[in-house]
Amino acid sequence: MPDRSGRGDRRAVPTSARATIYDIAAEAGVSSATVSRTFGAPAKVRPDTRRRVLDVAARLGYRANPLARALPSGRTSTLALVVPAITNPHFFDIITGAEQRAVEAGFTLVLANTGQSDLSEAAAIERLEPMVDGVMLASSRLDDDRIARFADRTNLALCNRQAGRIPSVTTDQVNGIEQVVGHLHSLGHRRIGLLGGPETSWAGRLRRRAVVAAGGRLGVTVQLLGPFNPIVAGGQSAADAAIGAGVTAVLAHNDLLAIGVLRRLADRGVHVPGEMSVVGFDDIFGADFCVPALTTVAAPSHELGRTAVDLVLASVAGQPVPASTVLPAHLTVRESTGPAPDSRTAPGQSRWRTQSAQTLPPGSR
Amino acid sequence: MPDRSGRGDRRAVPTSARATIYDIAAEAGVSSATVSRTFGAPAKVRPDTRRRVLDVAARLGYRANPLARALPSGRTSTLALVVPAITNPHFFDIITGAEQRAVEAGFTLVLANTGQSDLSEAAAIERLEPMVDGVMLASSRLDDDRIARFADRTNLALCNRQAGRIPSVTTDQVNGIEQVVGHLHSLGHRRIGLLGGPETSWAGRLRRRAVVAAGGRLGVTVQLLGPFNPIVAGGQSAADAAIGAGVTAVLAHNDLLAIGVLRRLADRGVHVPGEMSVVGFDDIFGADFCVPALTTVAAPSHELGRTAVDLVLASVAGQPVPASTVLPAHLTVRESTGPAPDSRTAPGQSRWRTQSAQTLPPGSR
DNA sequence: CACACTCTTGCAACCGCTTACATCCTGTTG
DNA sequence: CAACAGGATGTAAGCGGTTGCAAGAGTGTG
Repeated sequence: MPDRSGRGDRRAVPTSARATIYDIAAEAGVSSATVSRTFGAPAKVRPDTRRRVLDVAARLGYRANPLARALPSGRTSTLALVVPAITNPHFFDIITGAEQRAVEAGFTLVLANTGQSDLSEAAAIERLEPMVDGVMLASSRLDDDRIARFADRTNLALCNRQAGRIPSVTTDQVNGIEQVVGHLHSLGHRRIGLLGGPETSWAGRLRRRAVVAAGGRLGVTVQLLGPFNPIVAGGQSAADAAIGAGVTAVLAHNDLLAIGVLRRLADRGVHVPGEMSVVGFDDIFGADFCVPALTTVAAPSHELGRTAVDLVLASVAGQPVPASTVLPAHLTVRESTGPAPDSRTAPGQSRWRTQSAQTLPPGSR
Repeated sequence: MPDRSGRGDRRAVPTSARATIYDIAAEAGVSSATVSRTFGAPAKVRPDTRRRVLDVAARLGYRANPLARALPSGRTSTLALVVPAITNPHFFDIITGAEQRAVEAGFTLVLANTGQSDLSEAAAIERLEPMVDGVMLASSRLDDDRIARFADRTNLALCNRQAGRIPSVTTDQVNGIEQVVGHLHSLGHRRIGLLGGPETSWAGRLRRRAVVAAGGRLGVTVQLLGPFNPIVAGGQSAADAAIGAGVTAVLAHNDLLAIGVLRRLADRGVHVPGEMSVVGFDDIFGADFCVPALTTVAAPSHELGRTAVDLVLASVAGQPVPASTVLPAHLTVRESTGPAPDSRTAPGQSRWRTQSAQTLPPGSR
């Protein structure tokens, strides 16, 4: 094996120096199969043999080659989590939830960030799929067909998204919307705006329908605005659109967008909630200490991550998997929502100090 | 092969249905070696044979099993990037830079988030190292010894960190600090505070020494404060500490912390930069549109990520690797730094509306 | 004491691909 | 036209594990 030794010389592949089950087998005076079983099925090895093997293994610093293990077994003990925006605290919570659960189950989680693009999402899945046992897709921007195609060649679970009969975990968007619209209605709002996120967002589409339906039932006019980039920076134009639309309250696609809206409204001297109420989605880290603190529909992000992993784990184990798990959403009312401007009993009584939009310094953005 | 077909029945491992080089070989009437060569070394295959193989491969939807490929070759074409805080925009930029470069080179990047803990960092490396060709460690919290140990069993590159002769890419912290201290000195500041990050931060230690040295040279007193959690929320106590220390300017461990300080100072009615100047590090996304816009030492984050990948790629290829690459830092002056309070020509001339710290409402934190 | 049965262990055939070496074929060259 | 160089293929031995099957060692039963 001239090649082998040749490779070992280069420090580029230090791996080749590592002990294998054969080294251990020779040292311990057993067969490689026994060594393998000592790790893979300890119950099948007599206790004292096991001890001896483990001792030798420890002495040699043996660590199984996951690749070699994966080849015959077809299982890599690795799961992939694909998210559109790694910096969004909502996804971050999903990530930590997923990671936690994966580690508990003895799996390694690999992360892929796709930056909202369906192309790079598909590419990421394509690239990762052959090397993992399953894939969790969070807020997938892919169409149902494409998802379905991926689903029948790997163990797939959806998070924040439903598609056909593919296992999924979502929050109850419709109910969340109903709570929001009810809340705003009871505060006297009759014209509200929905600041939409990416067109490819399943949750966005669902909410759009739900808000129109809920609005219709309660006699609240709904303006569909957007789409906006669901990040803080997207709040600039979203806020401007809201002001332009003449609504008294807005539902932002997510908290990041809502926070951006809050900032822009402050810059333009529009008081929240005095002149405009703002509602977000997700209840991300920071939603409670931005100014004003954000009223938002809390998503159990951590739980979403955990559950998504549970779903693919079940699928990996060949167990029956529920097609769709829906987690409850609940409205968390903070300071960014208040009575509609015109519903106040008397203007003078207003506790809000109202600035006109003209105070905005020319250079500020 | 009763086992094989048995596995195929369970949808849990749909992989087994995939075409292999043997299927293609049979279809195309060549040997499996030729098929392998068609993909791995096309030049060694006669053009028309190659065509035929490629056609069959396409027809069968062949996709190489990366695991099987990795086993004999010892190369997985995968790189791991380990970062302490995935949500920090600075790391996010490093991530995108690294990802870009990795994809260009035909590698897959897997991400691990370690949440500032050296234990979970070590665990992540341990877990990932056997399945990747190399590892990039960003802002590692590990001690030099541990890093060295990892380095001699895998291709390692450090980002934002130096340790022994291990390949690394960093920004010129010392020079950056000198620019900051010079800038503050010229604005009249004579007492400045350094709001430290994690004790395990290499950059933090380096900066501490640099700021003391630079301060000594220029006659600026330096107060070392901290450590603080280098996230926005950590700015609360950092700001309080700065106020307590009676300094007129602070250098925060990173922009996140600086932004938190800005918020807290605003809450406590301390005007920036009128009463306190604030400098951050990294120049993250958002540093330019927070209020006031943050003066910060810009790190070429994207470039750091790219370079780190370049380093391990060179190491993987067995090429000589420079031990240490230092990228220039430059001070970006925005609105959060200004003349020191006491250096003003006359109080009345001050354009700052100064509020006393006592306006802080009791419950606010 | 033979026989069946269980528990350990070893043998050897994969997993899907890479690659050194052997073989075959074709075109040159003397 | 034989000898030979060189390119295109095939053969087969791994890579480091897993696992079905069989053999051997004990143990309990009739």
